[in-house]
Amino acid sequence: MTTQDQPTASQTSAPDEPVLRYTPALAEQIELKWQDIWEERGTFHAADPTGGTLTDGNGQPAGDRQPFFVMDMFPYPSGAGLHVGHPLGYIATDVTGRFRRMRGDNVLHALGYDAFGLPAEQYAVQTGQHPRITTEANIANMRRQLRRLGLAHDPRRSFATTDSDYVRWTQWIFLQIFNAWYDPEATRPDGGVGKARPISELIDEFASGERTLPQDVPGVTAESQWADLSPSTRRQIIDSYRLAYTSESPVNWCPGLGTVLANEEVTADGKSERGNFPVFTKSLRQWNMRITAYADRLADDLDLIDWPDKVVSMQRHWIGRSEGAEVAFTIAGSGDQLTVFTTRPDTLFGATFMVVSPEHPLLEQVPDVWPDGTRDAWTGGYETPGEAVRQYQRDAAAKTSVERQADAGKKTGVFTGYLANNPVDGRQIPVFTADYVLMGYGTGAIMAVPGGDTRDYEFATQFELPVIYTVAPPEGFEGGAWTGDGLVINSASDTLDLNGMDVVAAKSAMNDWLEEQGLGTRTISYRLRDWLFSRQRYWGEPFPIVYDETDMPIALPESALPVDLPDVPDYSPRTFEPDDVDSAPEPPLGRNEDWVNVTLDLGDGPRVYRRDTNTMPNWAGSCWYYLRYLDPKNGDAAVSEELERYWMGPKHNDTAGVAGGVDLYVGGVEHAVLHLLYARFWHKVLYDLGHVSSREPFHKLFNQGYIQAYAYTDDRGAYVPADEVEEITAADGSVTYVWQGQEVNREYGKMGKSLKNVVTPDDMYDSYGADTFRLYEMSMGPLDLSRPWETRAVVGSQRFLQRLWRNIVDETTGELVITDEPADAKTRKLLHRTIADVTVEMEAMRPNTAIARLIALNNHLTSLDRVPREAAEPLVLMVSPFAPHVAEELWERLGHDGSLAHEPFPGYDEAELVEDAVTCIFQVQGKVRGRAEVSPSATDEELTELALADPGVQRALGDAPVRKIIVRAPKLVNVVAG
RNA sequence: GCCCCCAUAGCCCAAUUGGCAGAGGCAGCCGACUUAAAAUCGGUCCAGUGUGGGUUCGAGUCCCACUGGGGGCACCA
Repeated sequence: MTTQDQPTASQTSAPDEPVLRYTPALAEQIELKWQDIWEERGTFHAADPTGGTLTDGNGQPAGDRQPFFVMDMFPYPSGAGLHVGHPLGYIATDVTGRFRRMRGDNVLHALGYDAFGLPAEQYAVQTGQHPRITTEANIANMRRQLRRLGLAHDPRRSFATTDSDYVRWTQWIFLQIFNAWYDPEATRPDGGVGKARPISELIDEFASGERTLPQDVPGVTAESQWADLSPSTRRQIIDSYRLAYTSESPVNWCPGLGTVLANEEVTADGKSERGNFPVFTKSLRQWNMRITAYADRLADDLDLIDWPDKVVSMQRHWIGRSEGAEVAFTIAGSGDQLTVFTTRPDTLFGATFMVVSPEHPLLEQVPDVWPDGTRDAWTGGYETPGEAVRQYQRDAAAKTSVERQADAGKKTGVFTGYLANNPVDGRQIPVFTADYVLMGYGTGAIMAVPGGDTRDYEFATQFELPVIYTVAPPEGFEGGAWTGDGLVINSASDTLDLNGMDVVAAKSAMNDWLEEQGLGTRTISYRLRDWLFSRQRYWGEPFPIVYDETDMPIALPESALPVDLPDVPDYSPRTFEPDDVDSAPEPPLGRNEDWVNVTLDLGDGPRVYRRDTNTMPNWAGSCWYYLRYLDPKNGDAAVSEELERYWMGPKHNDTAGVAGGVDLYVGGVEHAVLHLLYARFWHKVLYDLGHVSSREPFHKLFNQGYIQAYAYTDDRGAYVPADEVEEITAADGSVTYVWQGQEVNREYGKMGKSLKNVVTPDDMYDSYGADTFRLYEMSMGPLDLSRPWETRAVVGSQRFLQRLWRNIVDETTGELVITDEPADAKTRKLLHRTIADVTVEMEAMRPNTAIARLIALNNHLTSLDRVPREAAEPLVLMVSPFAPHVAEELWERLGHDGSLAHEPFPGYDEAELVEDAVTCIFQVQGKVRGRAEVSPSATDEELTELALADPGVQRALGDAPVRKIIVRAPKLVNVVAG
């Protein structure tokens, strides 16, 4: 560590250097000085509106300034520390926040820590320390690294998800969700239909008879009255409605991590997103969140927010809403119904067989013998349908996700022995079971139309099943399934004729017919599944839930919160061989019997209960942390309703819109369907229950790109230190990379210890200072683009700040070298032009182009004998969001008291933007042939005359007649020859 | 396999949305300062926009096809 008294003897400072040259050592002095001042003065304290408890640095409430809430995605306090890529987003939000503050907004910017979860726990396990100790040490280190960056955060609003006081409210929100149900008919304040309601209202409705009891719970009949039901049957009914519920169902079990995972945490190839371990399907009793109840709103409300198209489309895709119909087929013989979901009811006449998933309830019983007409290919070589189906079910169940992935596309299956009647024409068709049909989607059963669906076509080919086309393929069609548009064919019966219609019309006509006949209904299906919410790990929030002898969950009262993590003999998860299918989860919290068994008085006297030993996934803490920034110390509520409305409510400022939410949320795209979907879901539950006024948590989302880096390998493939590699340009322009005399290969990718290419913010502070580092990151390119880090290019940003410094301060004496004389006309015009351009670029979050303008202005000022104050002061103010420390220092030296953080951003005079003369270009056939300086107000006629008289134009025109003249005054005239 | 994004100078990137391809930075080269070097300052070189078509008076910008790179989804009926 360096201190202010002993500035880093930097490699660039020489003994005879002027004392006040803007060197890394001076930069560090300035930076540490202003960081202390900001902290002492509370410069970035965000004020509550009048009536709140938090004031600004002067002890004042917000007044009539517009609230602006800017936020970064919650960081994990990683044990590895930061590299230069991590702060990119933090600098971007800081720049935006500082800019908005200068534009007069009441800016709230804070940073907390997402400290629960697998990474923190794994780091603790590796180092053999309790996760709380390592987590707190990591947070302290990260705070230090970030403080040195000079971020304008309100430190009073920082916290970690692991703080007991925060855990308490995470658990409180869980209880809100647990104690709520989704009423699809209720009207919301925003006018929409469907909302979460307190579970007590459901009980009231059952008790009063207003709502009929569900019949699918054992012990409940059509005649049952609520009052007559046993307490445990009532609880069973109620529990089946809760938004947080336990269920025994197939889940993603990851032995390598020792925990179950949500669908969103499993990659397409059946591995855990974290750790890349195999994931198996296993039926276990687990907590779920009924996010599917919100599928429509999560999809629809994407229209209300300002997010990158990419993320919107990823969320839409993940929710996977598809409109279609459920159609009932009749099983021949028994007369039972087999309902399928289809998005193409128009192709019903082309259904030549059906497929049910191997887990489908229809298969609990199958016919004893193969029916007449059974082909050999269908039976799998078995004597009876029963044998064939059982064996197929066993094979399918034994498949891991990885194997399923590897087999995707291959069609396997077997005939079930059932025949069904196609409802449109009564034709008998065979029912197969095959694992390409998934139990979890639609009804777990499909009608197969090989003429119109590629998967069905493949299956039909393999099992010798007939193909009927119901949409006329185009000419030159080469066989297979035709999935495109066209006119309907082969689709008529006595009561229905779709022939000749297009697909859209046929769908609609078929749906109408099905509904008239009572054979089907229009339906919407979703890809989204409920959110698996429990983890068998130590480092997470315990569930505020206990169990009695019925094994049904009981919510702890709010007064029992927080439920803190107990000490356990060993907090490492019980993990297994990654491919150990037969293993089962073993939560570490179960290792503390004294904690698990607890005596409580929950209303009927002290009794012994068992605590839930699962913990919440780390997404829980990040689902609502933005709310806590608004009201970090509130002991009575997660967030006060007034503060939420002030900072996040609908139309809380000019850009908030009807949905409200955080004004700017910056983070990586990797959370597109995890954190961002879960947080939206929780927020909507809180909205329904009246705790928040905004419909969406994040109004504007911005995904910053990644800073990547080159890495170098020698001929054995081993990585060599990237900072020791030299780039050699040969005479022919070819480039080679050399390390210790040997040629090495260059790769491009992440920054990481194992790649030996890490550059840290600390390195940058030492060699250049925080301001230069910030400026460089912001000038590298557009914020949303990934790009390579290049340490040797950082010097460009340093030169800019040095020139700026020298334009204002004498390096030797420290005296001001500016003049109070007015600026010359050219300088003034450039200044106003720069202010205008920078304002536009800043508003559009294009720091790279804003900085380019600032450099251009500064370069111009460098060419003057003395820089006029008139230009120096606005320049310093404009630079301040990027390089706040040196800007503050210059501002002070320019004679101002106090921080420039709250100074108004410079304004410009429209009159100064008008140019005296512009260059008009003269084209012939679109090619430039001449030009002239003209007045900006020149008329079309004047310009035409000038153009036609131009020698270049005349030469290009030759003898050709002029057909047409296009004038875009005052910049362009294009003469078109005939 | 399907969908989305990107491609401009040796490198990172601009280009008022269809109107002179260059704002800024890095690197290179030349010069000034210096005993010398670094730093600094001044100057300068560098592409016709991945490829092929099309629309237009005019295309980096719009349309089509392709190539390369990045990302998402992947038996979702």
